[in-house]
Amino acid sequence: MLKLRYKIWLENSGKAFGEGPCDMLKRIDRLGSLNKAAGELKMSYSKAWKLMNTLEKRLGFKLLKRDVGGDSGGGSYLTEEARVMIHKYTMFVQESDKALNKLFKHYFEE
Amino acid sequence: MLKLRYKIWLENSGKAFGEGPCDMLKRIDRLGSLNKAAGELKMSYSKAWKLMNTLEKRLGFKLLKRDVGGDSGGGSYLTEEARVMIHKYTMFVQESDKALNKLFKHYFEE
DNA sequence: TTGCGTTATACTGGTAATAGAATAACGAGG
DNA sequence: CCTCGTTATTCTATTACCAGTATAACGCAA
Repeated sequence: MLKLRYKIWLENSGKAFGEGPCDMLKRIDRLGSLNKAAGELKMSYSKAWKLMNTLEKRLGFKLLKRDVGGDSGGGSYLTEEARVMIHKYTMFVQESDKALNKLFKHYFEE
Repeated sequence: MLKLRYKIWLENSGKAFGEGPCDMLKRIDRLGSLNKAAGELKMSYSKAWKLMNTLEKRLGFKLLKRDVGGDSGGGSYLTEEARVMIHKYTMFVQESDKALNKLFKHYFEE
């Protein structure tokens, strides 16, 4: 059977935010570490690091507060702007999903 | 400034229909030739041919009526089902675009 | 029977994305 | 001053995808 598929993301000179980054940020928030978040997703640290850098550059603001060295080695934590972004994006995608599925049903399943 | 981007397509064991194929079909209809349509898009004939084959397999019905050989060499023409598909998809995407942009505006531009 | 423009199909080479390896730097604490 | 776990950064290999090339088949018309 034919299924609806879609991807929604935000751009500014390239991909600036989407589903994947959103998930990654939530994990960083929970674990307090970019390295550990990458591990959970079986993604290499360098890839995750590059991703975060690119997003911050494109969004124009910092997503992470990063601590290098120290007691625990360091860690990464969400900025307030990151939290706002996650919230907005989540709501937006949730409602978009509803709208698209309704339209899909109308055009292809009736 | 942050922009909304999205892709919408239909799947059945892989991509079955989307923006690109829809455009390709319209060109075939106008030109009466898969070869010429590929040429317009600067796409190799073999790529276009493979694309059409894959789509037909995944959709479960024929998009093209193909004539090999003969006076003009042959040609490709849309099936009735292809026309219906183009119409449905076009309407669907048009309305989806409206819905998504409205939501985007609400969440990111107000 | 030859020529032409199309569809049909296999094969091969290039390349762009990306994944990971390797290494440096950092800073608190023992 | 040494350790430890993190962030920071570069570099290379690979590999999956894709794109074109080449070739065959076809059928009408001259």
